[in-house]
Amino acid sequence: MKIVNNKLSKIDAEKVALKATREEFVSQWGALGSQWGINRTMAQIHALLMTSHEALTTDDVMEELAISRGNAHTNLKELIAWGLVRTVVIRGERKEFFEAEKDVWEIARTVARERKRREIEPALGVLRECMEKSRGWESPEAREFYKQMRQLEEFVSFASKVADQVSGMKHGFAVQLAAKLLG
Amino acid sequence: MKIVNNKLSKIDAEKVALKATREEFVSQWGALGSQWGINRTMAQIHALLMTSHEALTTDDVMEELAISRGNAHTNLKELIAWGLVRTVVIRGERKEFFEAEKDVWEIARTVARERKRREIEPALGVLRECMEKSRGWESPEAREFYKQMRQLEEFVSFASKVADQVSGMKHGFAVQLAAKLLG
DNA sequence: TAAATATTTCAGTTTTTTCTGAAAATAAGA
DNA sequence: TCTTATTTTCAGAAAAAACTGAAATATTTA
Repeated sequence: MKIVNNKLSKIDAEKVALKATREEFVSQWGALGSQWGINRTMAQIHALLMTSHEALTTDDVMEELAISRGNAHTNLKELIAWGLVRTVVIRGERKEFFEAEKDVWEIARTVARERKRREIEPALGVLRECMEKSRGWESPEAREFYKQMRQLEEFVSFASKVADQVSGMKHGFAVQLAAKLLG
Repeated sequence: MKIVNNKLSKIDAEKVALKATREEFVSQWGALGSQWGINRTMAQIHALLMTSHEALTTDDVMEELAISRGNAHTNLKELIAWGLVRTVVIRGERKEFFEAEKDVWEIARTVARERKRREIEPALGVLRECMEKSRGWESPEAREFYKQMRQLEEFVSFASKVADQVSGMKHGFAVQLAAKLLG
């Protein structure tokens, strides 16, 4: 990198700093992800794509994160299954390119929808099954058990409806809601 | 179990069925827990205590779940650290007894508070650090990066405030909110 | 204070999850 | 069609997480 004048050198320094900061973000986001039950590599790839100004190939991801093809492939497909990443066709290119949704509200809606499907609905299933089985039992212990299942069901059911609302909400309405909730 | 008459036999059958259903709940809740990043045993102990009409000792937990003392101990303490379980003193007893919070709204408030502390705040830290570092950078790529960090920060910050609201909300107000949100 | 009981810790083991790398399958170009 | 590029799969390896069991520590009772 040749320092031609102050301006150029400043831009170069910025590029270096950006690269470092972005790498830091990717790495930290991965660590956070694993803290809340998401595969570290998947979180890292997501962070990488969210902060990329262009779509990346599997090989790009392999190189940037220093991971194997199998790992990159599996986690890219998993991100697609979540709906957080999509493939784009680039004319004249044979390889697949991947890009992440960058709009934060869209990401939130997607996560709400998927977590509902993957976490809330199975829980509701379990609770409803237990409720049905214990409905009408007469001993005090059994009635207490039923009551607890019903209360949990009510709450999880509420959470499910909230997830529906959120995932069906347009950005503008979300801002309104936020104001109502926090103002 | 002696069948004295229909009524007694019905009660006995109920007890057997309750035991089975409760075991099913505990086991399924454990599986769900590990699905969303919570230690399976911790979720099982929580389920066990939530559906117990009396406080249990470490030995009770060990026996019910067929796990080691170390495992039972560690996860009971972890549940206490979360604020989902507390110890109770039983007069004339030397052992520690554990009981879970059963009120679903209290549980929700606790989980909101802890998840904020464990998941949201660290994320905010990372995002704010990246924002600060990239504030004022001039290249288009750097400005895009800053913008993305700022948008993520805004959203996570919003989530943080929601968590505060929820964890500070009394049950009655939660019902009101639910009506407003869903009605 | 000593004995009995209960809690805590932790080194080593087991289980689960994640990852690699290469082979198999698929798709595109010549 | 045959060749080459790309994607997908998956058996085995590596890493991470969870668990055991027993020793160390702490607490209570006699």
